[in-house]
Amino acid sequence: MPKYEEIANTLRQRIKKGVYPANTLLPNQIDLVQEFGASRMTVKKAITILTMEGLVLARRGAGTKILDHSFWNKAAMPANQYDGMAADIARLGKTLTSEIIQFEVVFPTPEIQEYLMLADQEPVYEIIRLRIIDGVNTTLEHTYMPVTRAPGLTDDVLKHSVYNYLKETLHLTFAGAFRNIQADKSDEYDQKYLDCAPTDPVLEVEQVIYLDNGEPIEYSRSRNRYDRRSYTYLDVKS
Amino acid sequence: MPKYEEIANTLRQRIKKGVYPANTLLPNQIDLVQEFGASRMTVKKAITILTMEGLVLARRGAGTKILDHSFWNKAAMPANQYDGMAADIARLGKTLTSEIIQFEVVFPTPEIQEYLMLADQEPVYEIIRLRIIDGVNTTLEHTYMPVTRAPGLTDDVLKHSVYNYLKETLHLTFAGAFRNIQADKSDEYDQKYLDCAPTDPVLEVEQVIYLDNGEPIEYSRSRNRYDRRSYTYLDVKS
DNA sequence: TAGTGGTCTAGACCACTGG
DNA sequence: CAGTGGTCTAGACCACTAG
Repeated sequence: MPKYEEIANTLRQRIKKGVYPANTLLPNQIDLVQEFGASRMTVKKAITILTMEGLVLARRGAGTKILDHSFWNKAAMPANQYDGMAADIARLGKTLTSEIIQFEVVFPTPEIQEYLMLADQEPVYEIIRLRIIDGVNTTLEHTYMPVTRAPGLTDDVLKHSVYNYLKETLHLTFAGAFRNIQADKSDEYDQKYLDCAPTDPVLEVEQVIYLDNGEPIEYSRSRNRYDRRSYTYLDVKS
Repeated sequence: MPKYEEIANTLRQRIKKGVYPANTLLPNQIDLVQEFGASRMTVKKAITILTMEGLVLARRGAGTKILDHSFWNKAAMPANQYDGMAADIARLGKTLTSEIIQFEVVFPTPEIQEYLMLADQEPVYEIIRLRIIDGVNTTLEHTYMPVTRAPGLTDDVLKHSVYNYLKETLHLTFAGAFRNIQADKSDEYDQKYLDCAPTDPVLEVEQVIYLDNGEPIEYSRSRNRYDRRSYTYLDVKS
């Protein structure tokens, strides 16, 4: 782990434990340089990480202030990092189970082929899963993954965490994702599986997830019960 | 403007103009150092900006690849930077007009007071505007702004761009925003102003916008016609 | 193994904030 | 004005990729 990440981790812990209370200033960068035995550029990089996380605000001439956003406590999905739904749910102290509705191998439509940047006739997994949080049907997830990039998927993997399988077994790492979020009317499938009324809307999240070599590993469309899921994210300038 | 931003701008233009075609490699950092007369750390910072924008992918040992996401072309809102709705709409070549439904000064509720980090009895503007894109009622926007932090708001400002007023006249700059996105059933007001059916859902975006000194400048709740607006964003690791 | 990007340093100058 | 963070350099070492 790079030194700037270690410094960021240490500072983050101190902020969360109240060693540096909210609305006070962080020690200045020169002091941190001495404490951590690092150069100023390295300390600055650590502070940039905390800035992007919304934990501190650094201003030239005025020091680095610890921020407090504790009130922003909606039971919402932090949309900024992809760890898979299993990890997100676990973080909230809830339980996630999955019911496999469909699991097949098909040739992709031209649209899916383009999203996944595939050559012709490259087979993809087509997966439909119902995600159940604390016993409540919450998300209907329609996923396409190229067989060649994610070989060896099984019912067992799908029932637990695909993310963990890709990471731990296939040793793949993620570079990021594109997402599109919109509201929609519920259709028959939503009503059947999400157990919602015909007049209930759904929150649809489309995403393409990329590996660290730039190849797409997944295209998915998730339809969420409107009263069970929302997405939050933090947008920090520069 | 810092040198790394100028370099990033130059490289971005070359990518968009096809000087560096998609799926080829950027010149290596040493060459860029020589071309721009900068140090490698500075060049690296420029490349980091392009990485965060999803334009390139840099990999140790393999070079920096130009990416192609041209297919991701939904007429959606890029949710990653706040320039005000006027600027976003203009970027898409559409026209935005605004109808003021309410414009008052009130004492905030405890909830609003907390979102805006205000002392007791600090007055706030309460603004309701209907945003009309290309002649179609699209967004119903309910905004609260502290009077002391955004003094001098007028009907005229509200009809055009509040963002421009804050930036150009009051010389305020933004640090970022917290957002929460969810679907909801439309209520009477939505149906009246957004001209939608009782069964139509809405996409609700809540946000708190912060100034570069850490003070919140706005809390707002926007309700969008589900068939007219969606939000996209890019999520890049590290 | 050659070439790439990632990290790190020690020091410098500057822009900005706030008393 | 003193003190802060933002930028920049020149060079170094290393981890990684790909032929």
